[in-house]
Amino acid sequence: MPSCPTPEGRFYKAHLLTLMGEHNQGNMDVAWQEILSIAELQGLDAQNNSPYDAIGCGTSAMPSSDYGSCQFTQGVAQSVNHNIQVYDQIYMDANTSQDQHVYTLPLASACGPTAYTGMLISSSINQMGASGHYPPKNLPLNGLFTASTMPNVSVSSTNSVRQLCKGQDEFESDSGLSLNFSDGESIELENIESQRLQVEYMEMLPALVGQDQFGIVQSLMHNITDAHQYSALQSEELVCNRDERQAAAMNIPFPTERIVNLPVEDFNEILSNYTLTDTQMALVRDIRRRGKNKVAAQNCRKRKMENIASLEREIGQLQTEREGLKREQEEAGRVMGDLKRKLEGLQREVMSVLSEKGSHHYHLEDFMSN
DNA sequence: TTCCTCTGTCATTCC
DNA sequence: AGGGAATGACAGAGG
Repeated sequence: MPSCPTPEGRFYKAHLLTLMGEHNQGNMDVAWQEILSIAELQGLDAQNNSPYDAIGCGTSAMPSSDYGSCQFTQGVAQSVNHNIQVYDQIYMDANTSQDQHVYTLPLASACGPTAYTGMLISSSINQMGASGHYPPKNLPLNGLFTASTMPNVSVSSTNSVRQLCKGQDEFESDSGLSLNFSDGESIELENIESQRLQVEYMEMLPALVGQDQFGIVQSLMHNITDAHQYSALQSEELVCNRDERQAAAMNIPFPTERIVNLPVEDFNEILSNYTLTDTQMALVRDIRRRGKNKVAAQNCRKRKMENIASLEREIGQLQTEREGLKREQEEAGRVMGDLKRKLEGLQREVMSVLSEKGSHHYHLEDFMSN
C-alpha cells in the first residue's frame, strides 16, 4: 500500500483523478507517484494542522482504499495568505490584459460549484505561452517549459465562462431578472462544452505529468488548489455568478467585469463595436444596472453602518455630557444650599445685633416686604 | 424549526 | 432624457 500522501498531494490527485476520469486509474497512480515525489523534493508538503476539508471538489472521485484510513485534513489556513496573493496577482494580470479572450483551464466542471474563476487558472496557463498542441510537439526533455513549448489550452471567453460557470446554479440566490432567460438551455450547452474540454485536457495531462521534471504541473495544480481553497473562502464572491453565466450563454463578447465597471463613454464605445441583438443588449444593460446597484447597495449598507456607529458614538458622548451636567447641577445645588444657609445665618445675626441696640424688636419680614 | 444576518435584486426617487 | 447614486423593501441562503 502506498504511503499516506500529503494533504496537498491528495488534493492534486483528486484534481487529476477528476480530470482524467476513473478509467485511467492505473496510469494515474503512476503519474501520481511522480508528482508526489516532486512535491516531496520541493518540500511542499503541507502540515496536517487544519480540519479544513477542502475537497468538495473531487473527493467523490478519489478512491479511498489506496491510502487506507489516512485522515484527510488540509493545511489550508497557513496558505490562505499565499492563496490570496496568488489570486490577486493573477486576477490583476487577467484584468490588465487587453486580450478579449479569457484563457482558462477546463476544470470547473470537474471541481463543481466551488471551482474558482478562470482568471487564476487561466493566468497560470497564459504565462506558459501557446503552441496549439496537446501535448506540445517540441517539448524538451531536459529543459524548462517555455512559452513555445507549453500547451495552449486557451478557449474562447464564452467557452471559458460557460465551462467555469457550470454547476453554479444551485448556489445562486436570485429574485428575478427582467429577461425571461432559460437556464436550462445554457446548462445543456455547458455540459456539452464541458465534456469536450475535459477530453482535451485528459489528453494533455499525461504528457505533462510524465515529463514534468521541474514541477510545472505540480505548480499548476498547486495554483488550481489555491484557487479552489480560495474560492471556498470566498463563497460570497463567486465570480461565476448568474450574470456571467447568462452573458456566456448569450454569447456576450466581453466580460461582465467590463460591462459593469467601464465608464459610460467606454461602455457605449464597446457596445458600438459589436452588433448585439435586442435581447443581448437588454441583458448587457441589466448586468450593468445590477452590477452598479450591487456596489451601490454595498456602499449604502456600509454608510448606514457607519452612520449607526457614528450615532452610537454620539449617544455615548451625549450620555457622558449629560452625566457631567447632572453632576454640575448637583454641585450647584449644594453651593446654593450652603449660600442660602450662610445668608440666613447672617440675617439672623444682623437682626440680633439690631435688636440688642434698640428697644424695638426687628423681624426679617420688616426688611423683605418690598 | 425558527430567528437573525448577509447579500443581491428591484423599484423608486433624486441629482 | 438617460445614467447613475441612494435607499427602502423583499427574498433566499446560511449559520
